[in-house]
Amino acid sequence: MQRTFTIRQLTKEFDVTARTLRFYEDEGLIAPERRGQTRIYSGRDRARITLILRGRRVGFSLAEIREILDLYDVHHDGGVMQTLHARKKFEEQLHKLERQKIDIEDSVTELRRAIAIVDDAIAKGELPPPAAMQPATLHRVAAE
Amino acid sequence: MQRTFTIRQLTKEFDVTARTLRFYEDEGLIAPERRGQTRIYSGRDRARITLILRGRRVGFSLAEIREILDLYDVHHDGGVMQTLHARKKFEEQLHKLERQKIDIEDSVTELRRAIAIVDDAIAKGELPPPAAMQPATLHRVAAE
DNA sequence: GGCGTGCTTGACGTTGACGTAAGCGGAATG
DNA sequence: CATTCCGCTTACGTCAACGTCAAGCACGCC
Repeated sequence: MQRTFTIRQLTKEFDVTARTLRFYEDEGLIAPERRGQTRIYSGRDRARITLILRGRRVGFSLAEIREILDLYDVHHDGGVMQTLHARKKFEEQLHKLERQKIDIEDSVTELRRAIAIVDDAIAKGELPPPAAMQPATLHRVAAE
Repeated sequence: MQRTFTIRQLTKEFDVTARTLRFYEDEGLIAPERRGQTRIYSGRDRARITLILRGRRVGFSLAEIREILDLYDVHHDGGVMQTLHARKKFEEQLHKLERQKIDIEDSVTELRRAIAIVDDAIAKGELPPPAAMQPATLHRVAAE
C-alpha cells in the first residue's frame, strides 16, 4: 500500500487538474510536503481532497469546506470552549445537509413523476397530448 | 387565492432580491407579463422560481436549471423523438441527484460521527484527548 | 405641483473558482 | 549533448451569478 502520491496520480484519481490542487494548497486547504520543489501528498492530504471534492459536489463553497476542515484540525491547544464551538459548527453543517437532502428527495420524486408521464404518453398514443404534463407538474409545485 | 404576484411579494416570499428575479428573466428562466412597465408574475412563474431556487440549493448551475425548465416546456410541437430526448435528459438529472444524495448521506454520517466523538470527549474528561479524533476520522476516509 | 415611493432599465463592479500562457529547473532518454 | 517530459511559479484572464450605483418614469397624495 502506497503512503505518498504525486500530483499526477491524484489528478487522475480524482479527475481534477494540477492547477486545482495547487489552488487548494494556496488556499490552505491542503499542505503537501516538498521534495525539493516537488509536492509529495500524504494519505492525509488525499483524505482531505476527498472531503473537499465531495463538499464541492453537494454545493459547499471552498470557504465552508475550509471551515469544516478546520474543525477536524481542532487539536491539543483547544479548550472546552473551542470544542463546544466546533460541535456547534458541525451541527450547523448537519442541518444544512439535511435540508439539502429534502430538496433532493423532492426533486427526485418530481423527476420520477415527469418520466412516468412521458412514458405514459408514449405508450398510449405515440404523440403525447398537448398540454398534459407541463401544467400538471408545474401547478402541483405552485399549489404548495 | 391570489393568481398574480408583484416582484416585491416574491422577493419577500423567497428571500431573494428583485435584481435576482430580473436577472433570471434576462436569462430566460421566467417570463412575467407586463402591466405597462411593471412585471406581473403568474402562478406558473412562481412555480418556476421555486424550481430554480431549489435547484440552486442543491448545487445546480443556472444553465442546468434552464435545461430542466426547458424540458418541462416541451409541448405541442414536440414529436416522439423530442419526447424521448426529454426522457433521457430527465433520467440524467435523476442520476446526478441520486449520486448527490449518496454524497450527502456520507457527509451526514461523517458529521454525526464527529459530533459523537466530541460529545464523548467532553463527557469523559473535560478536555478531549489530544489526537483522538482528527486522525481517526480522516484516516477512515483515506482507507476507502 | 411638488414629494416620496416603487419599479424600471442600463452599465459597470465584484467574488469565487479556477484556466491559461510564459518561462525556468531537473531528470531521463535518444 | 539536445530534446523532451514533468513539475514549479507568477501573473493575468475568464465565467457565472449576481451586487451596486445612476438616472428616469409613473403613481398617489397632500
